[in-house]
Amino acid sequence: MEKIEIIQKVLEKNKIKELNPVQKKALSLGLLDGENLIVASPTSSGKTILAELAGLNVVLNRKLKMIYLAPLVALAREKYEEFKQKYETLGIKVTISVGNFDSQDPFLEKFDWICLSNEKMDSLIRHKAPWIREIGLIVADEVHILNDFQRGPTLEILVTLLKNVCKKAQFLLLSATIKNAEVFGEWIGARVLKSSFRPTPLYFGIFLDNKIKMYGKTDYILTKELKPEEAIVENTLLMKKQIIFFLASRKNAEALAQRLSNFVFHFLTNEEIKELQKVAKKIKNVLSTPTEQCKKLATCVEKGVAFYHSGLLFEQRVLIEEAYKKGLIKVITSTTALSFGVNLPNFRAVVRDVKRYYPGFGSIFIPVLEVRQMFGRSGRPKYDSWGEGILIAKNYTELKELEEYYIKGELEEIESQITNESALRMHILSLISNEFFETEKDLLEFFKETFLGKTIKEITQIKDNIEKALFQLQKWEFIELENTKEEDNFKFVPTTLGKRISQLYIDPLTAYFFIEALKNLKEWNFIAFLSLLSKAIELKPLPNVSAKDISTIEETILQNEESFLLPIPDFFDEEYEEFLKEVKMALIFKSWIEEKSQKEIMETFNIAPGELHSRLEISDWLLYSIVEIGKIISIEENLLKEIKKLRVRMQYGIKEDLLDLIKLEGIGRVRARILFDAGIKSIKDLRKTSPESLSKILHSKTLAQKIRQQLNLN
DNA sequence: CTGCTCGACGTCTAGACAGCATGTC
DNA sequence: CTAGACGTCGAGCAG
Repeated sequence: MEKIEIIQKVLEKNKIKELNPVQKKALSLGLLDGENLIVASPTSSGKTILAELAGLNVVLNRKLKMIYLAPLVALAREKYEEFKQKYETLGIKVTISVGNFDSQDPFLEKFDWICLSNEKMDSLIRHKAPWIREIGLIVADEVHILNDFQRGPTLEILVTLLKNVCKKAQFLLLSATIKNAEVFGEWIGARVLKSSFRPTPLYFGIFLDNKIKMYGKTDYILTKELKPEEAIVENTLLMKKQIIFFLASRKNAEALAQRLSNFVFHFLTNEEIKELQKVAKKIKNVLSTPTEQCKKLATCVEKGVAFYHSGLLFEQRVLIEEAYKKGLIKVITSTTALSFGVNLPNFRAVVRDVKRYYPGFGSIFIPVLEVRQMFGRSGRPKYDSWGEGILIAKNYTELKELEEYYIKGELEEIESQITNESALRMHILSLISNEFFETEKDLLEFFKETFLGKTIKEITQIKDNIEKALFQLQKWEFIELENTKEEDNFKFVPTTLGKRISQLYIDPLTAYFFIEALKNLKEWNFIAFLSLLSKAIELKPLPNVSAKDISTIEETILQNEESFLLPIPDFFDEEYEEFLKEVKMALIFKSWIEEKSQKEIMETFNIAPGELHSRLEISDWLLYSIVEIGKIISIEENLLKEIKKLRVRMQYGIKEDLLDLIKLEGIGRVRARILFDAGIKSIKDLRKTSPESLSKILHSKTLAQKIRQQLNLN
């Protein structure tokens, strides 16, 4: 297909008349001629269209695949839906594969456009997916995530690796506005397109006293008597707009939401109040017994305000997003949870807390990049003719400071985080396991090809870290040094264990803990085992231990002293504090599998529902990994069975006696307990129960019918 | 005596990726 | 080594 036809198709599918300046520039830089490109421009500057243009080109003209990589599952999903809806009619086969989604890997072979999370692609490489050779275009979105301490290294290694593996592939890196885009260009041999183009302009402002000083626009004068947040909200609502506040902690977000809700309330119409009450009810009843947090959120939502952070349950997040998009919820107070993730259209964003606590550093200014990112989503092309990002100053000195740093200041450079110890040992194990590299020299060569390699002068700077990782991996027996025939030539080979751990995608240190502990595992003890589980790096940071927890925890430690699977740190040791947290987490898990309600767990341990949920999800994967490791180091069969049983109990939050009933579709922790209490204790008992009494117990005919169908009783 | 405000003091601190095999209330 | 907002609780004060 001719270039002009491709462009026309894309314009048509996006219902636009012509390309914007960024897109035109990308074409002139050779987007459709297979040129590698790094595009650094603001959110909503139409970068997705670039992926579509190049994607059509590569599929139609070169008969190769496009992979679209995103740092977030939600983002990958969003693009998948978008691509599918637009291009499936053209015969392009679009799919997605992220984590627990339904596509199987060999199955991806048949698809043209594949949306993936960075980590999923990384894992596919580890599993040596054969279709990787068919990739003609690699689109990596939000590549500024390279700067992220925890998740940046994955992307960096991934891109470096893809560069080696997919020699014939075109690279298209998409990023927010960044200072050192040129280095990216140098890194992958790409042309650089930097632009500040936005379809709707974004204005910055700083609040002080009763005024919002705007830059490039007339100032706003606000009501004097009100507190800053209230004054800004009033001004926004009078303009019939919505607003998002960004705060440093969950607590702050919740506190502000509560305060503002009593203010926003007065601006609502009767119609809105009615609708909001419906939403609030849904939010409150996500769990069978609402926790305090659920109630708090519902009360705020009734009054047109919502707080938003990772402690919320997934359904609640979705409900808030929907209600905000409909214009029902007027104000959201959020942690950074919202600055990534879904695209929530918005008019005005206020970053109230520009300082944040970093352990070991205290409270420090957050990066300019991050503030701009939070501002970035403001100004919806279809609804607003501009967007606003606002900071709050307490006095004139602070105003000047904020202005200097965030408004006029330059963005930070993106820095490689690849030297991160945990990331390094994980990726080095992976590289060796896949036999990409055999010697330390090879490995160092590879690291020269990374983004880091392009930014530092001497690779020796990270040589120590690499050597340390290699040393640890050897010590833990995940890799071995093998002497080849030729003299002076040693190569690293993975052990069976090492290979499996790399595939399981867990931190080698976690795996090491597990292995050492499994060796000591003789008798089954829940607290001991669950404390071990909580030692996993993947579950960190763990919820804090508060004063009221201490006595329970210490009692637990005392009672199980003999049973712990790894040495208990000395009381005066630094690690002791961490150990307390691990035991606390174990106690939380134990409450869960003893069928305590989420409300009760939250009240006893002060842990948000969403937090428990995400820990359980990770634990499921860790428990699977423990079983897999256990198989390799051949631990006793009955212990393996206990772990498997625990995994199911953790999944559903049930006591052991419900393990049988839970196997049925439509039966969870609550219904299984209802049946059990009614005297139906097993599937065998179920067979003997009449359909009438079954439907009576479960208060549902259809459910009883569904269960009987599964037992072939009809 | 009650109810309110103010301030000292103690407490607490963001986010969310992956394996694998099937389905909650 | 570093901060700062929130919540609780008690003191002080007005009515």
